[in-house]
Amino acid sequence: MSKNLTKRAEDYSKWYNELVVKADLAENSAVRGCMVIKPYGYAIWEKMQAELDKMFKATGHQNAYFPLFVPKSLFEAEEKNAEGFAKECAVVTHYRLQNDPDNEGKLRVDPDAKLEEELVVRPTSEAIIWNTYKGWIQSYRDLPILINQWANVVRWEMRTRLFLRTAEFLWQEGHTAHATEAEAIAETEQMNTVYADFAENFMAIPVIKGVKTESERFAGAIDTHCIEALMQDGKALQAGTSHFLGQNFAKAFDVKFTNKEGKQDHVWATSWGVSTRLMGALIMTHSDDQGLVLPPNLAPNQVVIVPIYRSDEQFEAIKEVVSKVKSDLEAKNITVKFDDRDTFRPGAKFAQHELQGVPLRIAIGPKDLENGTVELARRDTLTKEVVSIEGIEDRISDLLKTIQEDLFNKAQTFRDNHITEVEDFETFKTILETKTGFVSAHWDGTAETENKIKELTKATIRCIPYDSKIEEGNCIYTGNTSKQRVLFAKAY
RNA sequence: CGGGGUGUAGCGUAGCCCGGUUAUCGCGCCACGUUUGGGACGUGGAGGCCGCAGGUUCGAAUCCUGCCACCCCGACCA
Repeated sequence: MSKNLTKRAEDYSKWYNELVVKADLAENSAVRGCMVIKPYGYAIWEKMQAELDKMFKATGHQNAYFPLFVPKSLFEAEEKNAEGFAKECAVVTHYRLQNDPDNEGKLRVDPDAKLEEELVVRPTSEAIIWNTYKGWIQSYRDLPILINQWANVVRWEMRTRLFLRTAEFLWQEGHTAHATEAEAIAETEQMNTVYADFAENFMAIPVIKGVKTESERFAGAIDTHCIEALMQDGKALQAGTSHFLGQNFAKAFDVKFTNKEGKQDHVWATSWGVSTRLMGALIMTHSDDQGLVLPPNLAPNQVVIVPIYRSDEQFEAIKEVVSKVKSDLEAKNITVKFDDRDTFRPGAKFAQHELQGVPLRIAIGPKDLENGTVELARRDTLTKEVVSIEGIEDRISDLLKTIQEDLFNKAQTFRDNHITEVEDFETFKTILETKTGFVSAHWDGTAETENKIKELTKATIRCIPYDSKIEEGNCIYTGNTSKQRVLFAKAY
């Protein structure tokens, strides 16, 4: 175990990198840009998965699995999608190795084992899935198709960071097919709302729902909806996207159906996804200089119990009390870990559980045995109090709910304080440099202006918020007329 | 992929410019003992092909070349 995490104020990105490793969430692997997700980090991801999976199923979706490899000819079928991802694709060209005759004990690629057609390792699965859907859809009666898959994808990123951008990452991707445009649009919006609910109510991360501008849109989409979160360092993070794909993929893969009127039509499509990047969002929304802070909903252990004792007799007595507390808590569906390791002293355990973000810590020692109390410590506020052991399970149950809410409120206050409306470009630049966060400003709607602003300030349009009110204004950069404000920020 | 930087024990490091006995120190690790209400202490011990591969040299952690990985800045991106 390690001491002394770099302080956020000192070097935010160093703090992040250290935290991920020291809290035992993930580490770099022998493969460039690819991470090993360690058990503790994976347990958090599994919590996210379980909740999302429940939400997907509650909205009528089913899970399925499609191949990792996409034949190049399928991959290139939807031109914009192919073009958008082409530069970051891993490609399989051979299917066999052999002993290298010139290099004892080494292997080489068998030159005779060249694939007739290269296989692209999926950077996203629209191509292989729409090629499959083609065989499933003939009639409006076959629609809608509402499928999700949990998978890994590969995007050959040049610059990677644990969880935030890795060459291989885990995600879920929903791919749906609909008979009408309206239904597909409704699905796109529904799933973006599901993501927002998940982020806010489960992860305690406030997000802004909105629509991407053309230049930030998913390759091959008509519209990209998104949820945008704000990290503690004032940079925005795209936490999830939901795409309305129109008939682009149906046309590219010739997926037609006969409608009720007996006429042929192309199918309407959506796709939507969130990834292990959410782990990064989680860390950069709630954690502090002591380490990870987990909202109770995401904590593998919501409560940890640390015994404090001198003698074996004391330890036995504590164990007895703990076993009752533990079962009372578990009866309320609270996950509890009794840290009875005799190889670490209490102080070391406190520090470790703080680093790993356990929401509540109970310490119980001889004094408590005498008084019928425990010491109860909150990770989020780093406060502690001595409380009666009587009714502790109700107290903790309530406290976990409070912590979940407090974390959300704290993050929301921070986020709301970092949305600044500006009217002129000088202020715009100043805010981005000093206050940081989201800047709400008028924009003339052109990609040229958007690009120019990005060039000058490194800020991009994160989204056009759903709730952006319609008001007359002038573009921050060109002064041309504008009908509503958009949100700019520097982003991850 | 372009510019810059860094790789020495599990982690953090000294030594490198100016090549020369046994590669420095701290943390961690192992054993024993004492300890245990916020990261314990003592004594003893183990652990290194100095990122990898070549080269120069009597001799390379140190000089040269290539490669790999990571970090920072850019472009790209969930």
